[in-house]
Amino acid sequence: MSADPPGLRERKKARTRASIQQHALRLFRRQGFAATTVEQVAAAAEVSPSTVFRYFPTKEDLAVLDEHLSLATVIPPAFAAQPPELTALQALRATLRVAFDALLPADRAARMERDMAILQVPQLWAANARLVVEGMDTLGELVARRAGRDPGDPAVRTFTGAVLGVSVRVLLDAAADPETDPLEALDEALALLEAGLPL
Amino acid sequence: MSADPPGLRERKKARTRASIQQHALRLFRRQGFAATTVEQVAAAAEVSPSTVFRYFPTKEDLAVLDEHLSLATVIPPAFAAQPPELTALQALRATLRVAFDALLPADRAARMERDMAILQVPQLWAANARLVVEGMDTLGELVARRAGRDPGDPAVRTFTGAVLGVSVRVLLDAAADPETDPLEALDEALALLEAGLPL
Amino acid sequence: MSADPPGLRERKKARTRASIQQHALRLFRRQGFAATTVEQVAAAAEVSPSTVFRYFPTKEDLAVLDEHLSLATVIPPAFAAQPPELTALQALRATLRVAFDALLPADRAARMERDMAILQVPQLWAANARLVVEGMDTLGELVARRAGRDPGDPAVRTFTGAVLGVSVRVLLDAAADPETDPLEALDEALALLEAGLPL
Amino acid sequence: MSADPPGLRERKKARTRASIQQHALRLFRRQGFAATTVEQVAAAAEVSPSTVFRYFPTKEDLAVLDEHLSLATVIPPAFAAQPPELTALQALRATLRVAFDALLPADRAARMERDMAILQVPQLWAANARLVVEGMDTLGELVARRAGRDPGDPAVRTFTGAVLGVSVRVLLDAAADPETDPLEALDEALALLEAGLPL
DNA sequence: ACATACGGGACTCCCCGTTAAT
DNA sequence: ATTAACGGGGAGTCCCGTATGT
Repeated sequence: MSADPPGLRERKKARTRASIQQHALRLFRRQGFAATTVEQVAAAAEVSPSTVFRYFPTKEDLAVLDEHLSLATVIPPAFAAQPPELTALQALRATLRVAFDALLPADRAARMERDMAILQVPQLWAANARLVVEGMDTLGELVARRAGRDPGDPAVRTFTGAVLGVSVRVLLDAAADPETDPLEALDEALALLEAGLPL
Repeated sequence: MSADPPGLRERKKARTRASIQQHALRLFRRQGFAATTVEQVAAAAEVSPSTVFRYFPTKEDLAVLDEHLSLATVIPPAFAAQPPELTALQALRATLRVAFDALLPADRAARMERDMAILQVPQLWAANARLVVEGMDTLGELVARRAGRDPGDPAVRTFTGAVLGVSVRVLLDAAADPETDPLEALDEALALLEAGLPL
Repeated sequence: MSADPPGLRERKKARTRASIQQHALRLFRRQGFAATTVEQVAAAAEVSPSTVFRYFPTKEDLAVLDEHLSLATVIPPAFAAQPPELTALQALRATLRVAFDALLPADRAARMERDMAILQVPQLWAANARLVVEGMDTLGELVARRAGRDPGDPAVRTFTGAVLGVSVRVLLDAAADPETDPLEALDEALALLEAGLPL
Repeated sequence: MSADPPGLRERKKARTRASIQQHALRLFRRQGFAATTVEQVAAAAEVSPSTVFRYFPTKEDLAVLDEHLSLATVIPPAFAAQPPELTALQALRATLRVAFDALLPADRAARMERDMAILQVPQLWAANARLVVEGMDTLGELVARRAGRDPGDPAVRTFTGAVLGVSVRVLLDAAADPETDPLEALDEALALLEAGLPL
């Protein structure tokens, strides 16, 4: 746990890795996943194809957001800290506000950019399926603990499914219309969920 | 172009096609998409690889549920026929009951089997992304018309996103636990949505 | 054994194969074996690298002269047909004259060209080691039978070793000096062997 | 630059170098050249791969017998010292006896072991091609000077070619049959050469 | 002196489009 | 008209050899 001086070399590796992934996602979004070759990604990142494979075992892994964890470390405590009189959806909305405010604006933009790239290319969903499921499970556990329910309770599982579905829908819509603030739109959508989708 | 007697030859082609797809989905679920070769699918279906490609232009197309349309032709009129005093979610629940009851039990099982195969292999989601989006859009239009809203209205889009997310979640859970009746679980989940996800 | 019309396709394959090999040997001789990439060979032969590997499993196999057999089918009967009063070396010299006269001049030049390419690149010797050993063994058996000796007899093995060593030496020298007639030089060298290498 | 006390450090380096090469040749003979990785050689010699490359610039160099020179320094004077009434082959046979007797038995066995390893793996011939050619040229010059001929004289070149071919053949045979004394077999073979390969 | 990152080439496997032969 | 052979090309693995730390 002595991460103090990450070592000059480690930093270079991290930068190389991030660079490769950025170029990859940019190309994937522009040309599509299948139409992009690893060679192109390598050329764009100014490394050799070997190096790409050294950092990402398969082409699909170029689209896996392993550092997504940063959010995963912020959300649980923030959610648990919400006052108990809030409903689960209210607590979640408050948590999201806190979590995103905690991110530096630069990070926030970069993350959004990256997530959008993946959301818009169906081929890349599969690569992150595990992460999404884990995220849902984590959320499910938080909600279950808060409500004194079992994580397998249909109400809990419906909750997480609905939240995920709504999030995807809203973020995709926001990506299509650059004037929308994704965060705000998501908050509004969760409010609608709370109201029982009145239509 | 008369659809009445589909012709002996047409039927055989349809059967071959269905057989290939069934074997493909079975293998995909068992071994994964990437780990399954077209040659294996051909061998399992007892045809030549060339034939597989004659029925399905690409390997991915083996996972595309084009006939899913059958449901698409049943749902819209059934939904439109629901009494106006029902909420959108109530109408949807009623519609689903009607639509599935209209299917022959054999068809119902086969379809469920097939859909599950795809749902459980993330790699195959992408292949059906277009279908899902179209399905959501269709549902959105139906709901919008019923409620006198615009299809782009946030409430409508949140509705379809939530319904899809909940459906996926419930069906995956049902697949893991064979004792669950997927239809009943879905109905229950939609009821929870209607109640505003009380937790 | 119905090789009459070898089929249009077979011929094309044979031509492709020969073309690839010719280009490969040319490049090997010009740039060396290691310095030549399969990609270059493919480009020179105007096919894709995949195709090169389809015809030749490994890069080394590009240098294996499998059709060398043609000579192998001519020499044994010709050698056996030599009058018994000749010594083994005399019989061999006569056989070589007959065998090479039987080749079309064009074939002869092409073969010589090809063999020289290999002889001049040490890296390629290994690829043909098996062929050479088999050739020596065949010659040894012919000589042994003719002389009523065992193929394992030291005299027989010394004979084949000397003939091979002398052949390589002479052909390499002939390659360096284009004015020399390789056949004639070889004949002269074998005569010297017969004379006990008088020096 | 005094060769007297080679220095403790020098000796250790020499031992490391020899150890690496021995392990390499052993592995090459057992598994083949291509199938043996530098990593395996390093592991066998209990050093790191980096160290292997510090002693031997390329993998092929592991098979180059640079110290073979020791023989090269012994043979020329011994050959020149043979009485002039001997034929070249007689002089050579006498020289070989002297040269090998001059080697310590331990060295002799080690050298034989090493040479055999190379002789039995065609892939390694190429690595030593230069040495062999140089050896032949040296022998050719010695013979030419002795006989008052030109080194390019066909008789001289045939001589060296035959001697090399016979040597290779005999040593390979001897390697296959451990009961044979390679030296004796070689002497016998050279005698047969002198007799004009009577068969 | 060892470890590590990197470039790059050989090689295999497979998808899939084209072409030809039955 | 179906099937099979052929071909292109990209993914991915392995390893050599170099260059850079440490």
